[in-house]
Amino acid sequence: MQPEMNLRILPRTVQQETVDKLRLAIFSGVFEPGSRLIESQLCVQLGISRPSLREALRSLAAERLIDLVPNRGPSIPALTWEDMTAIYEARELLEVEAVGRCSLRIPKEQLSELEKALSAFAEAASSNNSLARVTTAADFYSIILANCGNPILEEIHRGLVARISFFRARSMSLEGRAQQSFAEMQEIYQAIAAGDQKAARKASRKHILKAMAAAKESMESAN
Amino acid sequence: MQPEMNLRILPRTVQQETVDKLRLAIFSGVFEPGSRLIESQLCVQLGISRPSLREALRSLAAERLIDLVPNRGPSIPALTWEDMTAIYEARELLEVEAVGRCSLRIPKEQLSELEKALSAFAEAASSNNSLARVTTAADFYSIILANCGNPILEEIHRGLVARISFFRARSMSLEGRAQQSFAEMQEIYQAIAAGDQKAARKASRKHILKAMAAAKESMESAN
DNA sequence: TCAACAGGATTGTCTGACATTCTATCAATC
DNA sequence: GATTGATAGAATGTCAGACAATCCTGTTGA
Repeated sequence: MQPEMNLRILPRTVQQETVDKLRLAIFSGVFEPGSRLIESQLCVQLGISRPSLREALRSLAAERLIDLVPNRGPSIPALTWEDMTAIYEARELLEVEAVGRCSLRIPKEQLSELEKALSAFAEAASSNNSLARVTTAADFYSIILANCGNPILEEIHRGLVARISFFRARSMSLEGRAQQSFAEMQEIYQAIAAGDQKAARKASRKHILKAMAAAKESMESAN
Repeated sequence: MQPEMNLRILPRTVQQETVDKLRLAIFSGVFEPGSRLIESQLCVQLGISRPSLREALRSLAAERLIDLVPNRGPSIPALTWEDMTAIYEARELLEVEAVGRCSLRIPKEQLSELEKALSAFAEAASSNNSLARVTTAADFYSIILANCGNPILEEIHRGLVARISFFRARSMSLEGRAQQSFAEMQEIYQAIAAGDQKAARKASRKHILKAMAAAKESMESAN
């Protein structure tokens, strides 16, 4: 067994569960962007006390998944297009780098995992389940980021993707976007499988630019 | 007045003050890496209640400035050299990009601010105040990041630098490192002032690699 | 020497309380 | 009619105190 393996079993605490539940709720679009949350209501809905809820809210606020203005309480961020652009640009920077690194070092069995994830996304893309599309796509990236050799890149990337999940779900619902997305991801996969760093980076950059364009389109059509 | 200017006056809440105080304490090396903190003690020292403290700790944990293991309480992360390398690599990616962007778009008055920050660092570098060195260096970067045109890059960079502040302070105390650091920063400044993106990126990359080497050296000499 | 076992210390969580701050409504004024 | 002012209700910020669950440490026993 690898010596650096962490065997500690983490007890699930109430506020950890709360963070996860709220995070998932935000991803799923349960809360309208810009809408305000009310502590007392959330306490009742989640069946927990206010101190526990408030601790969970602090975590989410630090992740930027909610806004927390003193004396006004928590609310769901309403991202502007400028915010979104900045996030997509940062994501591009990290993801292209990660894909490039990944293409040089991914082990075989992880590559087959990546292929499986790609197939899963293909299936979700043909379905009508937009949450499944986003989660399977996230799985695909998560394998890439986990094999880029830098856990910090992975961590930051996860945080960024989380912040735009709401809009990713919406743009994935655009006519034909999921299929196109699949084609782009396939291209990335093939470049990684071939160990061709340059092609991998190029495909990755192209994919993100398209995704950003799709997000912009879905955002404008929503208003 | 710019329409997007945010005029809201943010009341300073107890736990915000607490987060700031603890953050500063961590930066200053008040706590030994790996050491454990005890809630009840912190409450007394900070003069606040346990719920408020715990909320502040959640924020810091989400920023990765402390570790928070269930049933064991908060502790200061003891970064390994691998952790540090990963952080420095991510920092390089972001900082080089930011410097490059900044060189193309920084307005004149911000450039003079940058020059001032550089002078301030020069002064600190000749002094014996290692905290001043780190903070003036941080001011220098913060101006660059604020003018790179992407607030997300700025935000992520700030988080990364915060996590390695302890070791930056130590490596800045290495014989001659501060002076060398100043020379490298001057090079970055000149490339930005000249609007030479390529040179700016190159200087930035060089600076970080040197900083990483210095950090490694100081880390090894400490053990 | 090592394992089981207390006991104290520490954290996780809750309840309840109160002061402060926000917000929405409505009256009063220009 | 629009703006200002005042007021009541709601929501948040903060605290104190309590108790169970868990961790840690030193001691006992084999």
